[in-house]
Amino acid sequence: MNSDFTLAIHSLSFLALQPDRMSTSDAISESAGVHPVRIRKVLSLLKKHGFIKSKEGTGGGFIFALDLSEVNLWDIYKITSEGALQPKCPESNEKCIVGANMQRVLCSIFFGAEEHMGEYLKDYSMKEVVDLVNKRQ
Amino acid sequence: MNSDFTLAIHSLSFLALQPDRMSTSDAISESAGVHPVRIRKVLSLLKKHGFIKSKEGTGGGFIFALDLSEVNLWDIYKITSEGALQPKCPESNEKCIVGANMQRVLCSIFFGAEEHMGEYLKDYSMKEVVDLVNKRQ
DNA sequence: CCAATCTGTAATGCTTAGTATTACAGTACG
DNA sequence: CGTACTGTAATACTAAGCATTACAGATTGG
Repeated sequence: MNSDFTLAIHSLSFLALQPDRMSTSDAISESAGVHPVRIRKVLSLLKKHGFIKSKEGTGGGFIFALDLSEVNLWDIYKITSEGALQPKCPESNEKCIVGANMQRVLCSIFFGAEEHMGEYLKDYSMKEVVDLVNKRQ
Repeated sequence: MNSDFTLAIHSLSFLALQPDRMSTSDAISESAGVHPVRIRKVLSLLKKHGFIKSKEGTGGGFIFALDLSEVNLWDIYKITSEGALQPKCPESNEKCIVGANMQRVLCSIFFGAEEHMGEYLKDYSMKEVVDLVNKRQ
């Protein structure tokens, strides 16, 4: 899977530890070791879904908009990486019973796998992630 | 994730429907819509782990070596795609508490997610996959 | 014995997804 | 109105996935 999901978690954790002031994409990108534009792209998604607020101009930046325990990893996964489990198959052969039916079967299996992983991810709220980050300083 | 996992499932399903004779990589590759060399690479893995047998030369090919119900999708996942969930993070910043700890936290979360998905995949044996393929002809 | 038909695998090149970088418009503040 | 930000499009770079070529080794049948 691509790393938008982990960058989103990283950014939100960063913001969670600065609850009373705005953080710039530069600061977050330095913490995460990626380019600021990428952070802004990911944060743009998070903003669109109401997890964070942003403000332009001097003194601007990003800030968490919800309570930490209201946001879980499945929420974040869905907006950054949904469908990432599904590998894209080339068109297979309709003349062969396997080729003709495999895609349908695999799609349903992978869909189920993603739903199942969702149950696991729902058990991690951002509060728990931040606690884990804090645990070993 | 890459498509080795699905190609392995596709190939095994194909072999499952030809239980009494050998199938060539050409036949399987045509069914799956990919290059024969790729199929041989995937099947080489499956052979190394004892799921199939192969025979070189005229009349040779591949054939299932176990009972269909003995092989489940988690077995196949493990040898083709283990670790595929884990996105690779760039080195993050050790000077920042988030940067310094995030990788460890994410690794453990993704490891757990993969294990959890494993429980789901274990419920699909190749017998069940083949039944699904046969269901709608 | 040798030509044909397979697997096994390394090497090379192509294609695409992911990512970095540049550029610049828009917003807010002092 | 200059400075410090976000927002976003466009371009370029890089790595992973995949196809293709090439060829050695095994097996069979004529």
